[in-house]
Amino acid sequence: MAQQKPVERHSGVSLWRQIADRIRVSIADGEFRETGRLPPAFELATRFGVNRHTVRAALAFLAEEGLVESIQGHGTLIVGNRQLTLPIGRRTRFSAGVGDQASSVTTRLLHSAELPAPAEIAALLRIAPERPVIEVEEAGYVDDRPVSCSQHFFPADRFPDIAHHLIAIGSITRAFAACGLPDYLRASTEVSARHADARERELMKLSPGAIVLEARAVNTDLDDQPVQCSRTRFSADRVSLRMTT
Amino acid sequence: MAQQKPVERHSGVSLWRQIADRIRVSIADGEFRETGRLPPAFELATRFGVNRHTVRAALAFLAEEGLVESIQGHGTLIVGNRQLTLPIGRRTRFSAGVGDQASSVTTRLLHSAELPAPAEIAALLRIAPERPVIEVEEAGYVDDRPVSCSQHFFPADRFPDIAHHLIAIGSITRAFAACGLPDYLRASTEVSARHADARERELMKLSPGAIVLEARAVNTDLDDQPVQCSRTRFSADRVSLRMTT
DNA sequence: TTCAGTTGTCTAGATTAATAGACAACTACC
DNA sequence: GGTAGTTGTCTATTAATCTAGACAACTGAA
Repeated sequence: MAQQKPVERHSGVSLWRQIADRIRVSIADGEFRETGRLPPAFELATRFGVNRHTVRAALAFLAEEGLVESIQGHGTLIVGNRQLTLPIGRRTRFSAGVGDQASSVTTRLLHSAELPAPAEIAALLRIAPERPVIEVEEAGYVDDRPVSCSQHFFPADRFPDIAHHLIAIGSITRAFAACGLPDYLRASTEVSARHADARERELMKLSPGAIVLEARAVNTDLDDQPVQCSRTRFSADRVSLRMTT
Repeated sequence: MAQQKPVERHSGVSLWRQIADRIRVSIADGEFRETGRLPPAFELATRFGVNRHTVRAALAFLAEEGLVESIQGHGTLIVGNRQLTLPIGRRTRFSAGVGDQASSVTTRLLHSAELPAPAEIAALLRIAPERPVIEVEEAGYVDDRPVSCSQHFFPADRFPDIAHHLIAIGSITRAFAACGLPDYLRASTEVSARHADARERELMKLSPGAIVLEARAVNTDLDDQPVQCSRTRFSADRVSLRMTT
């Protein structure tokens, strides 16, 4: 942080919003780790070159997000944080990847359905268009904070029961195992970034204007046959991706 | 686009700004490819549920960016676009990766210097802290549109003259070759996303609030010895990254 | 030429965001 | 108990954003 970057006026983004965003990344960078709390509001106001009330609006917004908590007479405490790094390589697995960065890693199945494959999905899975695919939507949580939401497609001809296994077991890796596929590999991952849409914001409890990292991946079996393609959106505030080639 | 997603009020982001952002992604998605121009302003206004003047502010902003051009009495034409996909794998090269997606791919060297390695850089390059490194900053252009800016670090002990070669030749791959390194591999790439800072916006002509994809990479020689680490920021509107593992 | 369709400009008013200052309320520490 | 340091609340004012309506200016086609 510090006063070297003043806020931008007339940019279409309100000052309190810019300030909230910058404080959020400062917290993620560990800038206030020593004290565990933010500098007083009037000091932040002079740093950013705005009025104390404007800073207060930013802090109220961050408090709404659950990132900080203001206590009258005392200060503003940092209560939530954590930036995760998720490794992506040949053997990418969501829960294993987070590893020791967190104490609990869970996924929640939101929805599943069987439908004829859209052209794009069929091409990625290398099946004929309109052949049935199983679509599964799930959300990922780390220490009970939502960090991702994803959409998976499996060829229904090969894994007709994978949705039932997923519901029962909860893990894609183990659902594959239950379908007779003990191992699989990540063939490709395409990453882009954009603003979160309304549904993503709802699922991951993001604020308007938040950024998501979108990873489109294809997994194959050991014979290089596609077994799954998926589209996972990560909250960019909470996750970065590390590719190992 | 379409009216199913109304704009959000009191989100800290002005309505014209939200509308500009959404029209920008609609254009990138090819939504108006048939006509080559946007619907009339009053129609956009009803779609988004705002006043025509608000839409006009959004269009003026996009025109400032060079993405559209309004012609009185005629309509609003889409004049600039293109979303590139840059492959990232063992043999990632900037100019080769863009390949046939564009007719011209160039880089411009902005700055170079020799300095003692900061701790983080030294660790990535596996050299002793404070040993000299060559820092090079450059910008990447595709069809004369800026799409990236990057910072590269090379161990000065091994490649003392790489900056001179880079100035003379312009290509990192060929500068390495001139330093006696005919081939090198991408060891790791870490990708994150955030809002562009002031300098990135200036270099890539981005609007305030634009998103950048940041890729931190390490390249090694064939003996797995690091030869370069770099930090490249791509305009997320213009580039997506495709990892092949 | 006419006219429907579109963008450009102007004025006015309502709503929201930001500034300014004063003071109350609370905490921690002496 | 007192006090320095901090957040909470209130009022008032100014600036920016959004809405509303009217009409001018221009384009392309009938």
